[in-house]
Amino acid sequence: MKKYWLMKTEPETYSIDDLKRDKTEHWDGIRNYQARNFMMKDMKVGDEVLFYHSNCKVPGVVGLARVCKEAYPDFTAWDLNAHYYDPKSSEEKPRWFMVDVAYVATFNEVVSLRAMRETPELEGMRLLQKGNRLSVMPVEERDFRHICQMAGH
DNA sequence: GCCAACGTTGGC
DNA sequence: GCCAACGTTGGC
Repeated sequence: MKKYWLMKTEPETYSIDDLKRDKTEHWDGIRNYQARNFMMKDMKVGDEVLFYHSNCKVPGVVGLARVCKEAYPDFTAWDLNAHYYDPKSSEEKPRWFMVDVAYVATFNEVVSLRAMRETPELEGMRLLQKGNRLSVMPVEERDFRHICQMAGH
């Protein structure tokens, strides 16, 4: 069964416009076990993704993407010069994994974190829970649909 | 730029 | 295995 996710990115690093330009991209740099496990164990081709901009002026969901390749080793962990280099990961024993995502759509307007917090229907969403720092997390189908609706999609 | 909330590391 | 110290995330 199709599942729904939210993936965070800092737009200064990689934005929805970048994904639109690239069409597909590998989601490297996840260095958190919980987030990795979601990608490794649960993400399937065709799963839908809320594309979230964090650490920016108006944090929120800015568009949609789709999983187009299931988990495989994140080779940037082996690259000495990469920002997310991790000496504990190797080709023989990869520690980190990533999926590929494909661009689907850009919302006409950002569904801001603020707006989501003010929406009673979204209460209980993992994203909105206090202290949540996960950059890859599951989303309930009803919440996914509600957010699409807020965006006019 | 501040800082709260987490996650990770490493000494013991 | 505990836990203090440190690093990171990310909203504000």
